[in-house]
Amino acid sequence: MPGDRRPYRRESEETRREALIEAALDLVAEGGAQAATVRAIADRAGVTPGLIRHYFASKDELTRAAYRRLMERMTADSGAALDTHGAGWTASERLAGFVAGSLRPPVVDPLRLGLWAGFLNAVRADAGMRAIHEQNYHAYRDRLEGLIADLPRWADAARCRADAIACNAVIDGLWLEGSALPEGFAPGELERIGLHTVSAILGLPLNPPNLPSSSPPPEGPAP
Amino acid sequence: MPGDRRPYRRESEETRREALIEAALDLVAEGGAQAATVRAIADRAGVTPGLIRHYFASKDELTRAAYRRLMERMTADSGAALDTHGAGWTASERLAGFVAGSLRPPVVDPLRLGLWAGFLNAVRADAGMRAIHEQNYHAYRDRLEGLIADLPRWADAARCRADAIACNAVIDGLWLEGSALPEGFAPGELERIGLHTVSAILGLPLNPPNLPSSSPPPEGPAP
DNA sequence: GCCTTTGTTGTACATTTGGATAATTCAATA
DNA sequence: TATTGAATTATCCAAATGTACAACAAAGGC
Repeated sequence: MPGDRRPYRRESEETRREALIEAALDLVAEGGAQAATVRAIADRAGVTPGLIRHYFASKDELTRAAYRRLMERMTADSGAALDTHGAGWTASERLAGFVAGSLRPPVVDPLRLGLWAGFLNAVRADAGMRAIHEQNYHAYRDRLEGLIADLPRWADAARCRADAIACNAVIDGLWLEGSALPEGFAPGELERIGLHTVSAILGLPLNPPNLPSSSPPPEGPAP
Repeated sequence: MPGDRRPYRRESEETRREALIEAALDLVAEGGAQAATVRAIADRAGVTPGLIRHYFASKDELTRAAYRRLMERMTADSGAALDTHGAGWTASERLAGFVAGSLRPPVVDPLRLGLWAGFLNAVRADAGMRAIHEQNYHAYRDRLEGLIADLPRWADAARCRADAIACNAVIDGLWLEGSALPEGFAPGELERIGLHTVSAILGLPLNPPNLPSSSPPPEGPAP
């Protein structure tokens, strides 16, 4: 039956690269690094294997692109609320928003954890992967340190750095916990624990900002 | 050259299983799950591939045995100081010893992290692996919760459980940080941050017990 | 000292799988 | 309509996978 040829469909380079990267990420998340074969990636992306090498010099290059995408997404998702609503927030609210954003979906997600674990060995083995990792990891921590430095309290640079390390560790730990045992925490519990603990580290009360979606403004009665 | 046959060496079942499990763990730690092939494991253990199936019904069973070993070791290593010197310690010292033990080598170790990541997907996919995981994970957290419940403070069971979850998360996070970036922390820094943060969560000062190896008794001047 | 038992070796098997690539087909654009 | 390059198909070749099995070597009972 030679008639079942895949319908020829022409797409932009942007779309194809996007689809391939997304397919690779999905597969690593679900089945680890060994699940992301060129055949599986092409299949998931809705193309044929040959096309991968048309857009990426090798499979390793696709892997690196996928990892870069993952890391960028982690930082971006954590600060998403800040970027959209944080203009008028106080420094304390901005930090709280960043912490809370790091501790709820989509950042906290079992698939993200699998993804992260699936890439871990490749990051250790491949120098290019390591470079991508370092760069994006520091971008996250620097952003956190900047938010801490803006707080209305007296603290020198060394203290800010130490606090950022501790807070980062707490956030990472809660992220790990929440992602590994999603049913182990009530909705919002992770964020509460995170904010409480960060408050304790900094010696400063930290209240989450009111998000438009989570709590409506008080002028209207509940329907 | 037919003379290079491996010298026949007969060992106890205990020794062989041990060697095979250890080899499997080493390989997963270094190169991820896909590096632990039957040939590589046999090679590392100093035997020939055929022997694996003499001691384990399948490769999966060896994998499960290796994962069980890893999990048991994590809890045991964390509480090693307690088990040897903790007899006369106060409840606060025992908790501090457990926290500190979880945040230094050999528990904190890049290879352990790689090991943990290498097993993550298998744990998600295989029901047997999942059972092993649950069992040992709860053993760790229950031990932590027990140490917290013994503290000289008033706290109901719910509070103890919540505190144990938060402390566990902090410990896991610092473990992750310290294992992923071993050069990012000064010696002992991780334990200090952990004790400080756990103290903040519990609202209780926590001092590390004097270990015979870490700080000598005060009767002798420093050489 | 033979003989059964069992740990151990070496190898072969059957299959799957890996990434890569050559040749071909098809749609869009000029 | 001619040209171009994205996309498909089929295949290559090698390497590696878990498993099975027959030959081999040492204990230990008798």
